[in-house]
Amino acid sequence: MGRTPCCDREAVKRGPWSPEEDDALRDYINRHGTAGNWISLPNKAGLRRCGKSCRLRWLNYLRPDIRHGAFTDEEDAIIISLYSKLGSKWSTIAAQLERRTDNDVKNHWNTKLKRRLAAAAACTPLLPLPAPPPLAATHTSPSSSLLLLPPLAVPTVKTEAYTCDDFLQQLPPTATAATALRDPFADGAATDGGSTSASAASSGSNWSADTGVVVVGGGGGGLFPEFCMSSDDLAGAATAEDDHFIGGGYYYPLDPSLSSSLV
DNA sequence: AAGCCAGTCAACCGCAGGGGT
DNA sequence: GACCCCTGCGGTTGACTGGCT
Repeated sequence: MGRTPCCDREAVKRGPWSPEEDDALRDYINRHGTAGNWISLPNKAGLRRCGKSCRLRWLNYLRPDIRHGAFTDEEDAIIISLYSKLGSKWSTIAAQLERRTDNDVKNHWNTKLKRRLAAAAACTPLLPLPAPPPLAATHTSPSSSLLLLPPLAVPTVKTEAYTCDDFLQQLPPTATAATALRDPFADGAATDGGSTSASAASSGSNWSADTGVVVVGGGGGGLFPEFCMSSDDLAGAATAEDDHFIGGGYYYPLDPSLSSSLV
């Protein structure tokens, strides 16, 4: 059995599109549309391309109503939140973002956001976190209702929320990513947390379960324990201000006596 | 200056599912 | 109901690029 190929692989060109091909495809679709048939479109447009390739090129790149370039913090937060709910439903997630393609969202997740989660996963809280109470919205950012993590029963310090990158940028000079991101369980050896975790493991700083703090926030409904920080790092970070307020952030001092000293 | 490596992103592949016959 | 065609989707690959050694 098996399916017949959608096009003759010998006869069609593959690989990157030339500007001429882009122009030919754009011109044809602008004049005729796709006529609901991508398979026959390449012939009509004079392109030696597979119909699927034409469709992909148009949908992911040439279409005028799509946006390329860096994702905003808010888009990141939405992606993380929706991924935690839906999994890899990229088309559904992309539909919630203005003018983004599923391919863009998928690439962004695989190249950036997934790494952040991997780094976070190597930073599991030392204290088991209690089940969160019902979601409590505490500010009016449009996407915040998806993202807010509710206060927990353990001693916490509520701060402004940061994205991972913003958070790291806000850290005091002595608190580099290497010292801020520690894996409490790793015994000095890096778990699979990407370069950040690896550098943390090699930095040799004395991350202590007694003084450490786990920071949770930025979306994902508990999915996303973002950082483990020393209390000194946290004290500096927690007082910083940030325009990119994307959701609630809660610090979980592993030593409850620290909570008062951190505010 | 050259080589290596990691990150990024465009593009391809194959499968699933819907619609038409 | 079975089959075929086509589109849409998600996973994966590979070319390219910039930074680092």
